[in-house]
Amino acid sequence: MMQNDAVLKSHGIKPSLTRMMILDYLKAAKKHPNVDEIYQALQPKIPTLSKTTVYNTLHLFTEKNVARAVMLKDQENRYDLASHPHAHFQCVKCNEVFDVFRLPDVQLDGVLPGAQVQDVSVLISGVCEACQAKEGTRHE
Amino acid sequence: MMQNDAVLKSHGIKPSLTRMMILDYLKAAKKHPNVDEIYQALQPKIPTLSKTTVYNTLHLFTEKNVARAVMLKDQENRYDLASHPHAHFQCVKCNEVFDVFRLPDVQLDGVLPGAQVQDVSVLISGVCEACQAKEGTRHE
DNA sequence: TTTTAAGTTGTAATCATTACAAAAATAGTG
DNA sequence: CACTATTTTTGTAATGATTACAACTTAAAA
Ligand SMILES: [Mn+2]
Ligand SMILES: [Mn+2]
Ligand SMILES: [Zn+2]
Ligand SMILES: [Zn+2]
Repeated sequence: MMQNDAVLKSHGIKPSLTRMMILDYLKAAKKHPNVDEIYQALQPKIPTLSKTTVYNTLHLFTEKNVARAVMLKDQENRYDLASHPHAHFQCVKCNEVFDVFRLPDVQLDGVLPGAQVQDVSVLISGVCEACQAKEGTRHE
Repeated sequence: MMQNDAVLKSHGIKPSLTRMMILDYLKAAKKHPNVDEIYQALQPKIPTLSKTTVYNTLHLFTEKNVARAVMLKDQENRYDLASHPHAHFQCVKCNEVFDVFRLPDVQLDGVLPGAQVQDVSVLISGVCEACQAKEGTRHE
């Protein structure tokens, strides 16, 4: 796998230590961390870390297509590596977010004549398997 | 077309004057107003209107499936009638939001085994026709 | 070194949303 | 009608994520 500094350089980002560690965290995180989670996780390792830097870095990553903001019903932004585009499923009961790698087939032909499509984001909501099980037992 | 009070009653909402006027505004608005736009528009007609009431009403509408929150890259919620489900296109240049009524065909079969899908929201981003024209002339 | 730019930090401000309790309006009961 | 309970609306204060901004630090350039 490509090293973090190479990833950043290939996107035109100077690979500072802080930026590489944030990229590292995004790679390792299974979930979709918000700014505060990233800050809390890295602050012990980078004692001088500022939350503003986390914001700055994520804005930079998003602009340079290293990461992307995942928009959910939460009021805070969550982040995701931009490497493999995919959809998201959010459970309305437990609020957990699942990646949907088997991308739904979105047919865009003629959907908006004249528009130049850059990106399609799909958010599916419903009840996850675990929460259905809980609901099921409760009423039997 | 169904009257506002009938619409609200059919969704289990008591049709107060304020609620009907907010529903009215949502019906008339071509765009996707945020809370403040709704408040500013109705405050002259309802001098005692409180922004909290707008929030309360939109929450109620959303819960009872009269309206739905449209999640965009903006940091504020925008609202939409829930009557005809559709996708949205937001221009990255001018930020304008367009309805996409010719729904993209989203194939969900086997996308998340076990999950019970309730809703799919699709947000397309790109450059609208008007902004492409502007860009084109600028560089010729 | 000296100078310039890039990266990082801390604090204050902004702004949408929520919490909450009081006030007003409405509905129900006798 | 009078009385009470419930619903609806209001105003203000708190919350919390994000941004603005200027200072500080580090790295690069000259
Ligand atoms: Mn994801
Ligand atoms: Mn719409
Ligand atoms: Zn769940
Ligand atoms: Zn545009």
